[in-house]
Amino acid sequence: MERLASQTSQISEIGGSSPGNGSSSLTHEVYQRLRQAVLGGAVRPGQKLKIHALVDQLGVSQGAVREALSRLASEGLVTAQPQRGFRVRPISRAELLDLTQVRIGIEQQCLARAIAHGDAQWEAALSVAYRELSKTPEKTPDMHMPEPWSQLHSHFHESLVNACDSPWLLRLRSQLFTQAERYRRLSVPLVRTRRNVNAEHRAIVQAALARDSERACELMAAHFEKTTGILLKALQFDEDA
Amino acid sequence: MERLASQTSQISEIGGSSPGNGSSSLTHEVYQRLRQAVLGGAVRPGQKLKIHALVDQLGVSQGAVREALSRLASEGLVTAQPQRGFRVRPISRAELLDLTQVRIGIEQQCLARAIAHGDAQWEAALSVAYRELSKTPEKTPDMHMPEPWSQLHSHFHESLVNACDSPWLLRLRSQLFTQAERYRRLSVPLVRTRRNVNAEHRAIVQAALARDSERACELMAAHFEKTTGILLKALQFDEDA
DNA sequence: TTTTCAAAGAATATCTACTTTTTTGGCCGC
DNA sequence: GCGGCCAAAAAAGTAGATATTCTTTGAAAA
Repeated sequence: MERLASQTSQISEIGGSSPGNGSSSLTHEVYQRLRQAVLGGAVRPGQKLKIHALVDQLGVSQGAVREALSRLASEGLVTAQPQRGFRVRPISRAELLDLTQVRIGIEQQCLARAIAHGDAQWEAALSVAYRELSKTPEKTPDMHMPEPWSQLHSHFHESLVNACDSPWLLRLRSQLFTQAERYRRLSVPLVRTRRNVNAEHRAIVQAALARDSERACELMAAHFEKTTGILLKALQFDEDA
Repeated sequence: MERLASQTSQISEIGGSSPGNGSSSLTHEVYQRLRQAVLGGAVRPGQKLKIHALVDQLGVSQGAVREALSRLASEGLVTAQPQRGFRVRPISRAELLDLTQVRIGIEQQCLARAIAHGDAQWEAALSVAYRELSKTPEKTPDMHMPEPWSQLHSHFHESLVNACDSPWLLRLRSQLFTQAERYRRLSVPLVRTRRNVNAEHRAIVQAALARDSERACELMAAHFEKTTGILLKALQFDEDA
């Protein structure tokens, strides 16, 4: 019955790949690893995350795992029930709709302020980010979202609003973007539509560089709404997913 | 020289006040305790939070403290530097201004949606929350904000927007409200103006109950801006505070 | 005499292993 | 067939060991 029950198969050991590889603390390494697992769909929404199992898989001790999970919990990627452990945050049709709506509002504010305040350096960085993204394949042959594309996509949208002069708006934006990423990546293997995402991105960039705030905001809203529409069709919110 | 250096004096032991007092986990208890300390200004912004010291003061072990601090970190009340511990998040004039601006935007959206969707139960709860708050003294004789008032104030503003049908908007609102609470409580002992906060609250409630969304939003924005103006005067952002 | 560099020691954060308490699932008796 | 009791498992909590960072102290050179 429980073909997918084993959570052991998905997360590889952390090992001593390179001791001083930039990320200073081990806890942070674990945090990022688990974060990727949740975002990439390696663990299913609603699935229980057993601490001892994770300790074995990652080869680290409880403290590290527990702390990483705590951080993910207040980030909203996992839920914590006192005395009953952690589980991956469930997803739902209603949340996706809500999320999209709120995101559009926040991202539009960020974009408008970025366009108003952006300097030449912002323009340059944005152009680079777009070019890098457009050169990278969006899907692997096995219909999964490759990690590099995900990174570049995230970086692109960040570059777009980076010149926004409100740290708090950017922070909220980042939170919501992360949440949405889960839905995107969960649905990638299921989507078959022929959509030219690069063209949509390019149009937004052009409007932004032309300082046409209104048009850029409209295009971005449309971009998000189109994505959400596709996701709603792809993800069948009935039984477990 | 370092009159305020000792962080030991502010946070009392956690003790066995009442074993089954509702809060299930010990970590959660520590979390709330530290949260109150940060919000209430018992520890100064920028101050270092030494884990071992907290262990001694609270009478719990490292794991609990560490986990609580991690949660506070991703909540944005403390900052975490890898290998260099935690410190209370600094405050600044710029952040207060930014925070207020973003807050107003979010709270207005929440309020508008709450007014649009609120039912009789919402109205009743709001009225009760207002009445409770207005009956409670805002300041103690020693010019500090009493914990009960802070709780009721938080609950009042929550009741105001509780009927909002967007969980994510409410979540963002809650985050920002918490951040603002720090500034409010830090400045309370310094403020001497004679301000009728209850009257402002009452006006907002009346507009909300009359379903006058526009007016309610305006009043709330004015309410926040007035508070921020007072805080800016009270908090001198030069040396440490 | 003053300043700068360095090394040793203290303090502090991080990590691991162990113990206790709570939950959950199964089994026996009613 | 239902309810309470017992055992296994998992999470929370505790204590101790290790590694990193900061500070102080000492010496040498300017």
